[in-house]
Amino acid sequence: MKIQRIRGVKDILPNEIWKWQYIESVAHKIFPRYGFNEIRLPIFEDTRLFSRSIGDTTDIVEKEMYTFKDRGGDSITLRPEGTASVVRAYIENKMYNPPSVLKMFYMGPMFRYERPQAGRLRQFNQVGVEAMGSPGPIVDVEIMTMVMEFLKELGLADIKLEINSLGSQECRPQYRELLKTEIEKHIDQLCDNCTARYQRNPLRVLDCKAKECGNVAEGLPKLIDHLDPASAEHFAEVRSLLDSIGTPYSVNPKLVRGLDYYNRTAFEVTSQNLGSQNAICGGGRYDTLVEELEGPSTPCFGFALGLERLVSLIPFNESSDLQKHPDVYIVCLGEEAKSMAFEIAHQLRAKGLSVERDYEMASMKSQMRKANKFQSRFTLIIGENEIRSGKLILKNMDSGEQKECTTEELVSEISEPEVDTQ
RNA sequence: GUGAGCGUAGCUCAGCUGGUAGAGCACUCGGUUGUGGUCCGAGCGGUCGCGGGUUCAAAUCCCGUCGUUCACCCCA
Repeated sequence: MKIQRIRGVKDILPNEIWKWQYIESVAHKIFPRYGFNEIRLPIFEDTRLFSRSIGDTTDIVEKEMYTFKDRGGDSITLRPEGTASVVRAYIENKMYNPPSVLKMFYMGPMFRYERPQAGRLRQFNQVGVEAMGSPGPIVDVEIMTMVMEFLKELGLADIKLEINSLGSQECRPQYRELLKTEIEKHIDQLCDNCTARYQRNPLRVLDCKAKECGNVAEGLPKLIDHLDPASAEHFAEVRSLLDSIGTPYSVNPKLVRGLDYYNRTAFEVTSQNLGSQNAICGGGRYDTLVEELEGPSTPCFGFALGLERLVSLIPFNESSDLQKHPDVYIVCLGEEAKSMAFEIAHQLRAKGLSVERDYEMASMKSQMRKANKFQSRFTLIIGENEIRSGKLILKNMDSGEQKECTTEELVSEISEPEVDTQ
């Protein structure tokens, strides 16, 4: 049987890699403006890192992790998300006492064993951002603003920023109990799923998509009405800061994040053009995770953004300059020309030009067709006549004009006068 | 883990109620001596996912299996 790729993974082929490189370049342009530097971390970790940070009873840890024993018998897990690794690295490398808030971003593959569907893969790429060391709402707002700016720079339209507050470790348990008792009053009106899970995770009833639960949820108490005073104030400041710089958002009291470590501000960026998995970015504040992993008390804020989903949303122009084409395609006729083409290609590449050529001895028509398919800006024609006269023919493939020039003149003829934009 | 749809040339698909496969695009080569993109012509290309069953005969019906897509769940 032919070996094929693992279920739920994707090959990113050379003809679309420019899209990814473009996104990466925009990240490297925007994030440093806010003081974020890249960090590169292992894609596998000690399994306990994830069970302790993400939460033992979350779906991710219960049934979605790629966990295996390595040859030494240690339990290893392919990272299902990036924050845990960043926090581990922060503690392990004692990156305490930065001059200001410690700000980092990362990009790379994450792994979750789920049934693949539109916008959901088993290996997928995220770009994530973490700011460590400030409890204040300014960080929350700066980062949410940065995401929106990043997405705007990439040309996304029709995206929404939704925010909520998940409260604190103090008020949330109280609210959960209140919610449970309220839900019990309507227990017969819930969908089967929620009937089964409301005891364990009552917050999930709030954003259940089933109509019957939606009706019940309308009448249930909202967490943002039951925040402890400090969290309520924090949330009010977040909203007022967002307002002050005119970042559009909406409060979604039903927004619940799936990872246990979040508290206070939680947010999502969604798009209606993604299919059923409509979140492109999700994140929030996690003030106690560092402590839970045995580091010093360090309040943090971060998010993760799905790159596959992002790629599918960006309105790429297929004829964009981002796609790389050769500066020149060399057409050669005859053995002598073939060896001359070899030398000239070498010289032009050494001067920084990208050169494509015919490697066989195809007919001229065939070679010209290939030059066209490569969308090269110029075609350099070398035949017996050109070798005899020492003047090569350089053809501009847009205008169709061609002129004779010596090998010395080639570089200046081909080089573009315009300056790089990036 | 649950449910539904789909698996025919490199790609997108047609092939009604069974009679040993087609189109468009792509690719290759041509349209007279060394010039692309448009146009015209020719050509290459398929164990019809795999296995079994029914039948004189199956891409077409039945069963199984694998893959895939979408949805639930959950999330990026």
